[in-house]
Amino acid sequence: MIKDPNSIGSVSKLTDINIETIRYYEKINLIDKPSRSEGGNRLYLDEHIRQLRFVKRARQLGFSLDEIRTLLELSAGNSADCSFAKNIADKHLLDIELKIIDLKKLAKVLKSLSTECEQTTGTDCPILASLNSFN
Amino acid sequence: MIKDPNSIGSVSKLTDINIETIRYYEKINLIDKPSRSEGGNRLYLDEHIRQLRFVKRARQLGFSLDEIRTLLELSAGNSADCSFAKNIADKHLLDIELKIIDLKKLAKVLKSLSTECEQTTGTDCPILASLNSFN
DNA sequence: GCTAATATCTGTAGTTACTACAGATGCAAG
DNA sequence: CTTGCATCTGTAGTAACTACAGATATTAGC
Repeated sequence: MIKDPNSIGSVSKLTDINIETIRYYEKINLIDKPSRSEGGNRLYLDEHIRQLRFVKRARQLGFSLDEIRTLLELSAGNSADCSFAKNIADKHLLDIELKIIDLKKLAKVLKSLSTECEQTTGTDCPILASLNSFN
Repeated sequence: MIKDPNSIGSVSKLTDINIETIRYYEKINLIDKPSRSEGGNRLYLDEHIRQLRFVKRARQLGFSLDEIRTLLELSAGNSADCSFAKNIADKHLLDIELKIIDLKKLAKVLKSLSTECEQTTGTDCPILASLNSFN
């Protein structure tokens, strides 16, 4: 059961990324194309694994694949200046902060509707009523 | 320039929902099918407009189209009991609250990386370094 | 009534980030 | 050398739309 450490299966385990997802990342040119065995199976090197881990961590931070593509390019270059990366991160941070504000508003409305619901004994559901009203 | 008040265009303006979106909602059986003119153009009644406004408001509250389908059915029925609607709303609320927690964590990490970036004079970008690290 | 302009029609493809097959090979262990 | 797991390619599905293209319908103005 000792497996080639460079097969897609072992890379999948090492990076905890789905095999299909790894192939997908290759297809959209997010990561470098690996070489192939005689039979056509993919053979991965350490650099591929680094790239995949990079992608995974960036995804966990909520970056889009397009943003990650740029970040990966930056990480391959040797520029010490990180203003590009910072720009991407700051824009992403702003998005997230806006989304938080938005979700908090939603939560507030939903919570109050839910509470109203509990206190209602009448014939109208406050939730449905609210959805039918023009606020 | 006086338009038929029931054409899809005027309904689109009344509800502030895209024409394509209205047709899409019909296609997935979210709203009732309107009748047609002799030539085949859609003709909407007040009930359709109510449904569309209902959908819009529910979308603004973040409900999925599947959830909205159920809520719409509930709103069409005459049940005074709103426990079904409350259930859907509560589940949705929980989702939102979890998402907020998640996003706050992300924002925290991103903010600290961005700050690190500003204070860095060295050769390594803290953002790229972090994306390349395990943990 | 006729024409030109605008509105609407259907159907398909694109978006994001994957996941889930099917059917055909590759490869490794015994 | 066979058996069985691993991998291959290619396509379709997910959510909630949006954006066409090319064909008709309708309306406004004359």
